[in-house]
Amino acid sequence: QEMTEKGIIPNVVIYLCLMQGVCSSELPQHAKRLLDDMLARNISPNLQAFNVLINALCKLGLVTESHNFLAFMVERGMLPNTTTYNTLIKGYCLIQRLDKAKHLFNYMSTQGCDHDVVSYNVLINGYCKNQEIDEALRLLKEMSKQKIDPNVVTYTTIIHGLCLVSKLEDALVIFHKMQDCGDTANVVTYSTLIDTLCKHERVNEALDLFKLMDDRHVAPDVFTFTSIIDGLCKAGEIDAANGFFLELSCRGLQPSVCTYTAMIGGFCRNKKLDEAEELFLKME
RNA sequence: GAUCCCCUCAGAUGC
Repeated sequence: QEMTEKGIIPNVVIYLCLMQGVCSSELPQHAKRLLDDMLARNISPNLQAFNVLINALCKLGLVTESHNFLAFMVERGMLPNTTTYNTLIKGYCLIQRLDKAKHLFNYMSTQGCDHDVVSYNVLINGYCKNQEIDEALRLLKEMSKQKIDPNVVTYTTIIHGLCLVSKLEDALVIFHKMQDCGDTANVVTYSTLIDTLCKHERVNEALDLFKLMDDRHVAPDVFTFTSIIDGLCKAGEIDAANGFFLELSCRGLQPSVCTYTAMIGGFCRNKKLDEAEELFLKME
């Protein structure tokens, strides 16, 4: 504001900085105003900066606005790329508009933007989150037909989707198949399965997988630890959970708010209020 | 100085 009062017209870099700022601070109203402002001044970002904007708006839930912005820029001669569409498809999935997501997925290829593995991953995840695992599996088959190789993200997404509909055995089958193919499971794959096993009162199997990670030299991260800690707490194994809580720091990891919340909740449910408070005070 | 990161995809707690 001070800039414009002094007659200095902000350029696209200024707008992008502000836009990133308001978006990461979750200020959708400000983002909207900035966007209108920018368009009114006829300032055009390049494609990559444009994609950053599209993504930032989507993450705020302003998906329709983001899509309108795309249409507006296309009218002015801008050519979006596959990333642009992938980002918007993800946005529609986030606001639970799978119909729109699918439509855009079909539309992009008519505009010269070929689907890539991310396009499929995003859409597959949309269906998985919506517990439409059959459609997700159909897309997995389709992508292979299109000669787009699924990657570890694809498989992990499918595994998570199967877990969400409690098809844990099917998920484990895919997990074991992955080992056979070149795509080795990574920390996210393991954490997904560990978390689901814990939630299905199969903590011992979760711990087996945790050990397997070590054997395979896949380093657990804060997510892995939080799932294990939460699982052990809910199984009433507070001491074991606390052991993992301490081990996490030994491995050079920082507990997150989720980790603390899981552990503190465990202490509380087991009437160990002193320990809960002590940990709470350590959070700062 | 180089590499990595630097536009898009997967996992954890509670509400």
